[in-house]
Amino acid sequence: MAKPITIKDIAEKLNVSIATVSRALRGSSEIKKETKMAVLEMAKEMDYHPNLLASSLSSKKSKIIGVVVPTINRYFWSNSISGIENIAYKEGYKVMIFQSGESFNKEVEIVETLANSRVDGIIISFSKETKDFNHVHQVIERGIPVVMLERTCKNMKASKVSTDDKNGAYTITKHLIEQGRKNIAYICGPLSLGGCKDRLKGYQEALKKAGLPFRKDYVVEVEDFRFEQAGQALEKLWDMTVKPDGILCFADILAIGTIHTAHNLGIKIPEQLSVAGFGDDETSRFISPAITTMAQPSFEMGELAAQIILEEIGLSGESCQIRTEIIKPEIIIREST
Amino acid sequence: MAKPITIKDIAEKLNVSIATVSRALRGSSEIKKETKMAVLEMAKEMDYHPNLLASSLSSKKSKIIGVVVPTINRYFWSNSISGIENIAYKEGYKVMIFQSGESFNKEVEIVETLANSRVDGIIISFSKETKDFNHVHQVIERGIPVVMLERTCKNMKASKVSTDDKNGAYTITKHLIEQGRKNIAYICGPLSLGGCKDRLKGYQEALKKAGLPFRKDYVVEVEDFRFEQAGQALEKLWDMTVKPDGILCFADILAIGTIHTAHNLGIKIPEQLSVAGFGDDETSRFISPAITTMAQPSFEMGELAAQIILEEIGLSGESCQIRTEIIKPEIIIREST
DNA sequence: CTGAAAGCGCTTACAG
DNA sequence: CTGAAAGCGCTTACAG
Repeated sequence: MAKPITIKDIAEKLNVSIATVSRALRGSSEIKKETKMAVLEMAKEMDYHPNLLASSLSSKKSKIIGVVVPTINRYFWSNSISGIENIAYKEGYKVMIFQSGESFNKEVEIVETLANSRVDGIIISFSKETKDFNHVHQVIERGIPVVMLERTCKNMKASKVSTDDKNGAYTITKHLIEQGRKNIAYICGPLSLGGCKDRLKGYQEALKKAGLPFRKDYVVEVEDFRFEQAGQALEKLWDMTVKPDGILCFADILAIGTIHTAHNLGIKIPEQLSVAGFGDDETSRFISPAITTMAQPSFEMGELAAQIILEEIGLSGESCQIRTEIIKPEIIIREST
Repeated sequence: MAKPITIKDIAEKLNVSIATVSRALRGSSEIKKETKMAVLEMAKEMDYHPNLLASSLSSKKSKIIGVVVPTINRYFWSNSISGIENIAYKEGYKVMIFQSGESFNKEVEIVETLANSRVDGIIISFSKETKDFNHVHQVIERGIPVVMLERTCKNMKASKVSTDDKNGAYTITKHLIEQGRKNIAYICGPLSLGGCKDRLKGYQEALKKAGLPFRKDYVVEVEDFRFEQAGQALEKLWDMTVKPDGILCFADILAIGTIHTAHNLGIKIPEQLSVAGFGDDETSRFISPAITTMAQPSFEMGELAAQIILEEIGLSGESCQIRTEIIKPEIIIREST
């Protein structure tokens, strides 16, 4: 492997200065057309490849947006990342994706790496373990724009894009009630997650408005968002003296798990039990019964987050207005309710 | 946002040289313990954060592995990425994830960016559009180790980790035959993808061995790996005079789509039609009927790819033996066959 | 064990 | 429009 070609090599061949080469390569306006052509041609001939590290180091711009999500393994996140990329690539930005694996320590490490790699901005969705937000606070202090996506926090000087959880949960709970359900349970993730708590509120509000009692033992928290866990939650609920006749799941993946276990227990859906999800999982449409869900526009949410961070990068710190975008999910009624 | 602290600032405060600070920070052996402690303490006090760009530029190591996959939105890939991360993080490497979106142009662009960002190695899974492999060839020439994962190509001086497609397809087709199926169809992606072609071979071989005829019109190619497309493929098959009684799907996602459409068409599974998948999708276990599949150990495949690239990075070009790892998938028999 | 100095490969005012 | 020069923030032989 030969030593890589640098602008110095090109400059020498062409008998011009490296400044000229640099300007030609970046399409600077202050350069003669012929010189530019000559440089470009020579660069191609010599198989030149710019060193982005050097370029970012001196220009103090990386044209990279860092994204950190709990996992890329779920539709909501992979799809919002596609939305982010869609906007970013159009503007000539690259997107670096990292997953925290729901680990606080890893999240801190990633954010630190991202900041130290001088990315131009960071879009973050917190891990479920994250209670302390000092790491992003610091990054913001260091002048790097941050946008919080979906899993946000309070009192941060950063824009956020998230779902209208309370309203969404209210709407879908109301739907279950309108289907004649009286004993509606709620299977969710850790209530320490803001989203889980907010949806709980909406759920409670809908019950209250309909004059239905709120039963604390109808709220089952699961540790992880996995099929199995929803199944266990259902088994627990099904052991109770008054079995639920409707279940609101925090995420589609939990609804799928619930339905699967319901099958095994011989529970008829939706006759005996209505099951509703929340999310934006394509899969929920293709299993049977197809799942009623509050669809979150994850792609568009990603796009919005990208737009905001691009704006903030453009302003480079000055007067940057913090935006809070609460996105309404949309109810999609299918066979499971 | 204040100007970031550099090693120069620390050096001045401590009245030592920047070389000393640098050595202390990186835990070099040739430094006095007290000096090191003093530097570390001061760094903390001044809230110092290293500039990774500068560090990589001068050390010519980035401690970053670039990964490019067609999409992160499918279980096989997101899970193999988790495997890659699992190994990489242990060795102090970060993983930068990029998706090509099955676009050749984007893939080329990403590979170029990765190389220009001087990542230490690249793990790549080709897009379905990729027929020309010059971009990775170039990267290898530039001295950057590349490992191909799952979607590989021939005649490349790079290690590869992929599935034993032919054998896997043979095994599962044989299983369908043993279930008494005589008219087995194959729904796959573009046959230009090596994997699709190799599984076709295994499928054909199993038919042949059982004395069953191969019908070309039983092979349906779909454009994208999406639920809908499998449904359309099934409809096409179901229009034929001799309807299939078994279907092998190239991917679990296609099997899910097939089963969904079968429901709509009133086809009983597995009585009328056996459906088998191929992949490693958790979901296939949780829909009903649960899907029989050839499970690929995606996580372990990612781990292996990471191990290989780490080795090659360690050898830094010299005498690097090219490895070809063909991983056997495992048949998991469930309700759909 | 520590420092002075060169270098990594670019960018960007400043002159001309 | 072009060049000389300083600088981005580190690392690393080379001396001592």
